[in-house]
Amino acid sequence: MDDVARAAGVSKGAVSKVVRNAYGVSDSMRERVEKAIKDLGYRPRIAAQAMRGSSFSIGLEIPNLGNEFLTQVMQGAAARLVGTGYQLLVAPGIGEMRGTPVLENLADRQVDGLIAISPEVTPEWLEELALDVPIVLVGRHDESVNYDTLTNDDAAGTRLALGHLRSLGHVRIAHLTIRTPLDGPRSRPPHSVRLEAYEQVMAQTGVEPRVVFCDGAPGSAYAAARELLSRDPSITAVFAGHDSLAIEVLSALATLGMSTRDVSVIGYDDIPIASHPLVSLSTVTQFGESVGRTAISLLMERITQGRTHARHYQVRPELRVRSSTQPVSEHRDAPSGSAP
Amino acid sequence: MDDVARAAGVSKGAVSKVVRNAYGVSDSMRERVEKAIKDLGYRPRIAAQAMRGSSFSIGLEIPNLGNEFLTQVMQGAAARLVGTGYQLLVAPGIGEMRGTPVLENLADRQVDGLIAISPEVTPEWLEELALDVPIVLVGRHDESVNYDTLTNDDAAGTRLALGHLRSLGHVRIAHLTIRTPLDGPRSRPPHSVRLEAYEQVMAQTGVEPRVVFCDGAPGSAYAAARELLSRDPSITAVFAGHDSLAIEVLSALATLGMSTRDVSVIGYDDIPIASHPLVSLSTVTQFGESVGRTAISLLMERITQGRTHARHYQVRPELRVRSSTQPVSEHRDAPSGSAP
DNA sequence: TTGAAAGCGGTACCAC
DNA sequence: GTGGTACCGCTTTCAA
Repeated sequence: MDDVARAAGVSKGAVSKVVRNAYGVSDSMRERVEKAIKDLGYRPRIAAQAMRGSSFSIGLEIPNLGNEFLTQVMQGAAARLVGTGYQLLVAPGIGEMRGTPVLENLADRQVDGLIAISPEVTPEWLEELALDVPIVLVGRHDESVNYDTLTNDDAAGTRLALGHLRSLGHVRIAHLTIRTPLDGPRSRPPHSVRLEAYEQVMAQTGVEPRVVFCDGAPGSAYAAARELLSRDPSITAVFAGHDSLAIEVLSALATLGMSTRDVSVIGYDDIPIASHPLVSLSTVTQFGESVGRTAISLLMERITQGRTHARHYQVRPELRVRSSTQPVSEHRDAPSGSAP
Repeated sequence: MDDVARAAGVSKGAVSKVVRNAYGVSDSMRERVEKAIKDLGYRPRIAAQAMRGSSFSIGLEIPNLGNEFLTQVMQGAAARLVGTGYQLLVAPGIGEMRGTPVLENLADRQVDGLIAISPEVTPEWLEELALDVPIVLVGRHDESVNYDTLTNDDAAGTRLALGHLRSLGHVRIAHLTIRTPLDGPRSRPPHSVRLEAYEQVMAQTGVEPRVVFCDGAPGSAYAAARELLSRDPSITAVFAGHDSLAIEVLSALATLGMSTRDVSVIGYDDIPIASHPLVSLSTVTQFGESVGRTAISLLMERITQGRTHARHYQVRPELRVRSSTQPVSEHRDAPSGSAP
């Protein structure tokens, strides 16, 4: 920057102003400085900028790169940031490096805003961190005061999925889900909300709920589904906690020589492959790209407009009916009359 | 840091040494300082560190988040970095913000190393940037001098795929690929190499090559495949430039009321969904996770061991046979005798 | 409007 | 081994 100042015959401060096109620079000076910048190929060091002001970066902590729903969120966030001058910095969590340390790491880099997706970080810790940097938490229904939350109405989505199955005559519907950490009354993980809504619906129909847990690792849903399907043939439909699990249920069906004509499957998220004709997975969409975009917008409200009160934004999910959900087949247990 | 120094009754410099566990600190001092750090919850600012030394970050520029092969590369890179103290910072390209500006952006953030995947950045520009920061370019076969390249043997992979199809009796094999920018003799994009290898194989068999281009956007391969399949029924197999394209070919087949018993399909990359029983896509794997891991290793050689000469690392691809490739069916044109 | 100078939070070299 | 101090490259008063 000194070089530029010397070349343009002005002071460092002036160059700084031109770079940030701040107030109080004459046209003639701006012109000279810009020429010098171009001639010398000068680029400001963001590290140095960050020490005094902004780093013009938004951190996105993502617990699992393999999750295609999260990929959609990333894409939405990246798209929303185009033209704002901010750069999206994605920090993937992996192994022991996930949740807290990753967010801390991003905060140490002086990002101007943080999108957290990790289910494994406590609300208390997040409140603390949110004192330093604007945060929006995606997915979990927290009653936060210092950070924003961005969720979808998981209970409504679940009712959409189950209502659809019931309209096809399904009664004995199993729920395949993952265990979620940190479940509390004021901090509810999405899968916990879905599970509860499932149990409520089943209670209303007077049918015993059938819940199967897996750990979410690749193959774990497959194994759980195989066990469920072979052990409990009265099940006519499976509501999977999200699409990746549902996809593995489809695998299990296929390798058991069955199809969705035998057992219907519905997922959650509407990941891209769900709409492929060979998969054709019915699901509930929560508009991942739009979630990513909204997350950035919420952050920007705090960064540029200085909002400080928490917002809790909720997306309305929608049903996507495809061919993995079919009317309950004739030879199965008939639906037990009309349910209340 | 001043606060820590005061609390521990030592100098700033001492604290700095403890933080980086550098040479020349007595145990008693280290103990006091560490206690003070813990008590005050001190965390060093990476921006400040970056100004004098290292930012302990590796930048990964990725042109397309939707590409699952690249997702695997990301995962491998993230996994390799666990425990090294370096953080992976992924900068996704999108819209006009891709290639050059994204890499520049990362470089401005003083990353210690850069993984570039973008096909759209010129070798000359990369050579220039590589003077400032260690770079490994993934995918493209550049004859670089300042940066490393990490590729797979695309010609061999193509021969694997085509050899497999020919062994099943296929002769009229089409190639669906994407147009690649910046094709030059000393900077060959993977798809250009695959295309050339395809043409060579076809020339050897004396069959007219049938190449179809699409732009790689979602749905473009589907449209191209539909057109190809309906216009040219003599085609018995399609070699797709990568798995995402192949998946769309499968879509096209399905919506045309056909299956892989009619037309075989083979892809490249072995993305996760390829092994799903409902998809079961034959393909060529280039071990994406391992590519990511190796990219980091190459970078680390430069960062910690100071290597300066370029390395050009090549992965040996392998065939993955699944059910999307079938023997050419009876009622189709019979294979024209034994090929040389 | 412009320039000079004081930091920001670290690192590294230097005497002690 | 330890503490003092001069930077790093930028932003931001504050005078001129």
